[in-house]
Amino acid sequence: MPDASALPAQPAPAVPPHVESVDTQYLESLVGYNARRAALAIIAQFLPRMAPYDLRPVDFSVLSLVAHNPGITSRQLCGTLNILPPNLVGMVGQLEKRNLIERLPHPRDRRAAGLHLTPDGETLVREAELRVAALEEEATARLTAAERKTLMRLLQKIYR
Amino acid sequence: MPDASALPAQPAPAVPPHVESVDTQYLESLVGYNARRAALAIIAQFLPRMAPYDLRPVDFSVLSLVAHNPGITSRQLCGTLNILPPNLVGMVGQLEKRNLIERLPHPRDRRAAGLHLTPDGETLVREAELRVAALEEEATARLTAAERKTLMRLLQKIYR
DNA sequence: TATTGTTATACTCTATAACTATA
DNA sequence: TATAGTTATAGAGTATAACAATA
Repeated sequence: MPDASALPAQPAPAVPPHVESVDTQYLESLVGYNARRAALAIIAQFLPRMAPYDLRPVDFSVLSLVAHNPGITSRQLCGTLNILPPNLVGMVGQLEKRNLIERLPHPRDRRAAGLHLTPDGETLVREAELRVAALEEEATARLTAAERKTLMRLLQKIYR
Repeated sequence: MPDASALPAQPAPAVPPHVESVDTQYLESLVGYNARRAALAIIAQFLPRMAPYDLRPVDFSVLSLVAHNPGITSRQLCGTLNILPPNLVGMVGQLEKRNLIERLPHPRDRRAAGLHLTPDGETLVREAELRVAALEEEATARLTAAERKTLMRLLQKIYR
């Protein structure tokens, strides 16, 4: 009986192989990879659409939270959006300079300030949220309404 | 008949309101917000788990693509992972220094180099992919297998 | 003339340490 | 003693311009 292990191994190719089309099957089997790619795809659509308002995703989130939570503090914004306090200071400062939000004294804690939209801020948030609704529609155009709802439910099962 | 418009408006509260618990309903109705939060949650679990291997998410993606596509070029990696060429140079250089990948001449294009795993790289990718499988399991623990599959299908409908 | 890979560099994002005023 | 907000600063991530070698 011939000893297979004594046979010469398949000779290494003299020429190293090259890749015709990249196989991404493995990465695309990972939830983390897919979530990140989808998030970046939506942000890429967000940026040009919201550029006329000079709002980055984080600015929009902050303004929107202030709109729906009048009197929210910087600390609460940080906790909700997972932003570190030193990194929020500049954002709030800029939004205040642009006359979109104002700081009022906190009724219970003199260390804190409650954030509120100005009339200009109200107007801008209203327009921005309309644009975002259109963007969401476009970004999820290949999903049915039911799929869109399912998608958000499943994503929230991961991070909430 | 009394003229309602002549009545004094509801007086503005003397004390500005404060927020007991933050209302995030609106943001959580946006696919972009949910996808980003889920992606960041998974990355936060990735970092400590892969720290022993000194691999960031992007390093893992690069190594994994080289593993499954022997001979892939830097240009192909950039296109697949949406990385700009100048930002890939350092990563590939580091992985080569760590003796995880090597560059072989490309059989068809003398400008390019084909990337291949070294034996050390093969070993590390095998272990890293096992860890990532465990991480995926943990991160999606509240999803059924069917939900996990659905989630990835829906995410791919957004970015592919 | 276009593309691969590279260098240099600027800009943005994220993180840590330390301080003040108030709780 | 702990917390809200702030300053300064370091590090990581992302972007553009320009170049050499090859297609």
